[in-house]
Amino acid sequence: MSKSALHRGVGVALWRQIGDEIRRGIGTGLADENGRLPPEAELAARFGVNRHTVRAAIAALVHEGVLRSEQGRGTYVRRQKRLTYPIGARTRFSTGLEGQARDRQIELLDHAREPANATVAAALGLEPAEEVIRLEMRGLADDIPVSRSTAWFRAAQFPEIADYFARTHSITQALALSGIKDYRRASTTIEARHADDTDTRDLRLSPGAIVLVARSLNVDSNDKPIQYSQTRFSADRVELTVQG
Amino acid sequence: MSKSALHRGVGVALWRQIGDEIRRGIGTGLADENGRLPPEAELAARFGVNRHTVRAAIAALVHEGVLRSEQGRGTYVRRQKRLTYPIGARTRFSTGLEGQARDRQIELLDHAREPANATVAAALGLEPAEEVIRLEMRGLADDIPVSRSTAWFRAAQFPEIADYFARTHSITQALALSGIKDYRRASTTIEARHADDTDTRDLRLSPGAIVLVARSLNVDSNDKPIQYSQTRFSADRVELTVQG
DNA sequence: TCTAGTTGTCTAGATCAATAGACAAATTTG
DNA sequence: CAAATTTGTCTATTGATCTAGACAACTAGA
Repeated sequence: MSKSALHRGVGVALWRQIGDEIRRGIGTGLADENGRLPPEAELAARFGVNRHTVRAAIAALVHEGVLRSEQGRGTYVRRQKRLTYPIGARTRFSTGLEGQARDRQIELLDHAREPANATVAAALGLEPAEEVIRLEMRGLADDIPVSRSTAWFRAAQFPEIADYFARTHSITQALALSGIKDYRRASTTIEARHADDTDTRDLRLSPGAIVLVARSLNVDSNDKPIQYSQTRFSADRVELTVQG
Repeated sequence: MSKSALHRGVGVALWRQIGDEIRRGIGTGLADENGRLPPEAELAARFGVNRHTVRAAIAALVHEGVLRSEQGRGTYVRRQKRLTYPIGARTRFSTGLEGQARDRQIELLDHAREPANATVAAALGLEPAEEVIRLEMRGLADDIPVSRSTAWFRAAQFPEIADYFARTHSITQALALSGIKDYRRASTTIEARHADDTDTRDLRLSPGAIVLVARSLNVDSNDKPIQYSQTRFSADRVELTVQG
């Protein structure tokens, strides 16, 4: 059925070629109507390799979040549809994804207090090199990384923001603990580019994958900037919708 | 300078990634004005790998015919320009490439006497399953494979064609020994496709390379078909020109 | 001729890739 | 419950890939 054969000895591992073939085959009849793949033994026979080699390919796709294996049952395509991430003045990460994933969470990877660079200072309306708090976060849906974001806050105004976020795992609640009752998204710009090394690591992407980059500014009820952030999404797993 | 970094642990060997990078870098300033590449040690430092890994990449490109290494001097880009192969009523492989390569030759890889398939029988105007002589040949220019061709002749008319060709390494002379004083190319069709496994082996191509396929019919001075052949060229090394 | 620079060859060890086989663990079906 | 199916884990072996270091062979230039 598949025209392309595997190439040995050309510097591309068989498990990688098989993984690419499976990823391509999803949507073109490789999986059945329930999203179930043929058993490993059958795939191994079809590709003419050992079952362990197929398992290596599947393991890579499971790690990427494309497949899900269940012992005794089979291997399934994980999510046919992308997450739809709404972008609007009053949307929050926590509320926007309701119903699209069973389990959602934001991890705090790192945080620091440091002088603002030119871009951040301009966005937040700070003096040059005024101190900011920087948070490095990662969003997961059903344990698959979907976003990787960096957020900056004016240090003088939000000295405890990192602690608050670590405690609540929510920007909205961390801001509330800092005395911000309400805020809105003033602007968002969106671009797309190839994943760099940081992206492939943090979002578990393959080299060559595409990421969406959203830069947004949140302001308080007096339109004063309080948060500037840059978020990278896996374009395979997420689509953005801008709300009027 | 180079934006793309190497990716480890993704199922693509480093030597392969480096080889692709070098092939791409040719023409964009990687080689100097004499076509000389930076020394292996410098490339190794630039890519952040061991010198042996760079050597593996270069060895693959030398085998492909893209590069040429000279001990003590350096590594050079082999041929910036493609061979131009003329296609016309009276052109011969031996005469067409004059001056474009120092050394030209045609190897006889295999030959057989067998019943003609439908395509060959139709082209040569034979009875169904009439016997033909099939020759498998490879053309080299400066020791780089540039073409791989299969030719069919009516066995009853040219029983000794394989011997004659093996002796003379020339279709024109083999036909002359068979009593054909003159012949011309009646028609040629050209198509392009991706290299299959046979092509990558015989023409020393990378998987994914492109081949040009030319099918042509030679007829004698009475317009009677005498030879049908199919030739595959490496699209990286050859271009075809059709002469009015 | 001597020296510096460059490619070629060899040895050795560490890790990755692929094969092979056996059996455990979980699920579904009869 | 029993059997069949399927994924998970383990051991072992072979070859490919990558690193490291040393030195030979060849070329070009001082």
